[in-house]
Amino acid sequence: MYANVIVDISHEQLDKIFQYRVPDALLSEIDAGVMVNIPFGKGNRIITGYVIELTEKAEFDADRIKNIESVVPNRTKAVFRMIKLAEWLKRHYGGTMNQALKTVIPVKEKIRQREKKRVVLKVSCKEAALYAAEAAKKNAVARSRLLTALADEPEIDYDRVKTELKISPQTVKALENSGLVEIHAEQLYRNPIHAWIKSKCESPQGNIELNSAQQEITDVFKRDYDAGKRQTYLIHGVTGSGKTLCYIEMIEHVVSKGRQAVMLIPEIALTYQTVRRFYDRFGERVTVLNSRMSKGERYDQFLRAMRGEISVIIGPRSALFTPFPDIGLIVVDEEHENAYKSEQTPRYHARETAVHIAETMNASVVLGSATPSIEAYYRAKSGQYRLFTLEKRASGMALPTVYTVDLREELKAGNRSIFSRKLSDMIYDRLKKHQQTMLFLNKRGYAGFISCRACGHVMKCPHCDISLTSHSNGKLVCHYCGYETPAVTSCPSCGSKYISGFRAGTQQVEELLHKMFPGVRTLRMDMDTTSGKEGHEKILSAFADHEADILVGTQMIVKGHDFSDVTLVGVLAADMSLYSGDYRASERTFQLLVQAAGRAGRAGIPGEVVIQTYTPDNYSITAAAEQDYESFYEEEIAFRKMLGYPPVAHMLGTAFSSRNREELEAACDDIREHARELHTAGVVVSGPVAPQAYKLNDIYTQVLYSKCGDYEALVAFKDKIEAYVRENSLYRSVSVQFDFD
DNA sequence: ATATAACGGTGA
DNA sequence: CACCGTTATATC
Repeated sequence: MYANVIVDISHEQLDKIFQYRVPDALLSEIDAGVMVNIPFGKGNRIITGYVIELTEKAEFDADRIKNIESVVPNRTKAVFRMIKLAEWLKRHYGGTMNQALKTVIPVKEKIRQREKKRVVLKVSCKEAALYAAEAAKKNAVARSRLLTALADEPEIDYDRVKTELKISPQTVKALENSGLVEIHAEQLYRNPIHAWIKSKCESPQGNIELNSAQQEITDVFKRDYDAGKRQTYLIHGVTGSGKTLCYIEMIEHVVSKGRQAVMLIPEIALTYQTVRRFYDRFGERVTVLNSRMSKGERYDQFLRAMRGEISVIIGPRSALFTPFPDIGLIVVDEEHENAYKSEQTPRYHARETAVHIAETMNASVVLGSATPSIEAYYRAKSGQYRLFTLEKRASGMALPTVYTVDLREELKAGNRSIFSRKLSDMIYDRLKKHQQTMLFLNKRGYAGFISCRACGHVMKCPHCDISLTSHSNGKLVCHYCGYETPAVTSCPSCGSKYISGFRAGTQQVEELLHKMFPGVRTLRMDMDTTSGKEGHEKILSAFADHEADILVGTQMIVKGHDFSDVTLVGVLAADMSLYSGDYRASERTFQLLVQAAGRAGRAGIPGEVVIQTYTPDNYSITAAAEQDYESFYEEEIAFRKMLGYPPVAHMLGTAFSSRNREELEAACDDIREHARELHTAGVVVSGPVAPQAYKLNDIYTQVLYSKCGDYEALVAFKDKIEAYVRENSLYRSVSVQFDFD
């Protein structure tokens, strides 16, 4: 009997199946999904691997197949499920099996030891210097280099030794054998995160009563669940309608039956409030996963889940891969959020993956959003999902009043400021009343791109081919790769002096506010001010504590956080996100506007919203102003139907990239020529074409788009491209990435 | 990723 | 020739 094994080493050349013999003694223990120790490579060093299949047939020279050394105990069942899931991810979203395994089985103990490897000097500094001189005499330059460095600093990071000092592993090894140095692997500490949850949850709030609308929804869910009916539900509920309470109620029902639940939230939305409500209800059996936790801490949660010590996990998309023995419910809050789509291969979508996991585990899925994704709403309308609606805010308060201001009219009236007269009047009014204002701008930096007014030349990054952004320190910065260059005073193309910034950024808005309202206290929140670990929290809590009258920020201020004294929200340029050049631009704009509006008016005082725009007739803006999801959906789905965009059809983006421009172009020409033979019936192919950011970090990219009504046909197309690229020597330097929908 | 083989270079 | 350092190569 042979076992097909995937080795636990990430390297493209090793991302394939290796065969091992199953010794008779282990026959009963080994099955697909088992983690095993195997001898690997020339030195037969022992590494771990995952058995994905058992077979009678040796695909490899039987004499050279080695025996499995031993079984890694105690984790077979959950790991088996995870490996199946990895297979699905690989098939559905492309990429290698290893990449899929890595996203599903996050960290092994290995990382703990690997955390910090150092080279330590074992003899005195003087001796080291002596040995270094001796080595130099014998022309052992590498050894001498290392010893001199160590004489100066007796402990050096292994990484630094390799990169800065350019010393190969074997040189270090040789010195270790001669007893001059030692390699220390540091065990890293791990703090359980429970401390901070507890500290924030000392006072239980008691159970809040469900209102009738919430009651109705949870009743339907419980009845379905008890009847053994499993399906996907979509809760369309306006901001503040109390979706979280519904989730808690549903989760409690499932947990009371002895099963587990996953509560997904977009990364940024993990607030103390949410965690606290869950902790009050589930106590020690709830845990949290977040980006601030170390890999070891995350691994601890992984183990605890597997041992059945917890029932509920709250976390970002990766929480989907918690190895619970018996998941009963997966909740996806703010289901429309972009953060649910993975940026790395496999580029899975948490919503779709949740539905898949639920199918295999006989579980249900609950999606919730104030502005559902077109995809989810489309499925709900077609009957695939069950739709619930929560129309009223739980507090019974009215939605804010929205005013749309046409900026073209402002210009005609001679107002060239970034604040319309209406908005500045209202800000003034709030300042007088000591109420708070939030201003939302879809852009960061001091001013947008720099262009020449005489000839139209735009300052661009030489590596990324995108426009540079002007910062207040006088430098021009590329936001993709960080390239910096001093500001220019004349146009490098035509010599004109009329070269300057174009649009305003958050920083400029802040400065203008100070000019217009002397003494005003402002806070700014964007990528530049939230770089610190707790940057987010600090700014938000400062604003909540009334340390400022006005909060100016980008996207991130509209998501999830409630401030009771904000009665005015201003959207400075609603159009900015409308022209980002992909089919979801309208959807994103609508969602941003509705979410921004939802920030206004919470505690008894009705809120007001001002949307400034150059295109007041655009349907995503009119619908957002009316807070009318339904009419936005109808317009948008008509557009998607007409052009065959998801969710009506499916779309696959295939990115070919390479450092070598010629090879990339040759490969693309070749693909263009062969696309016809490669594609399956019904798949429409266009390109490959160069995307906006054609050159990024000196890597060139071209993208091929293909559309088809049938997802499986696209998967087949993906498989063919993958195989074609693997077999064709033209593609040696070219790598391929797939992105569905 | 990493151990090993093979190759190329240097001083004695 | 002995020794070192770099580079190529294969991993069931």
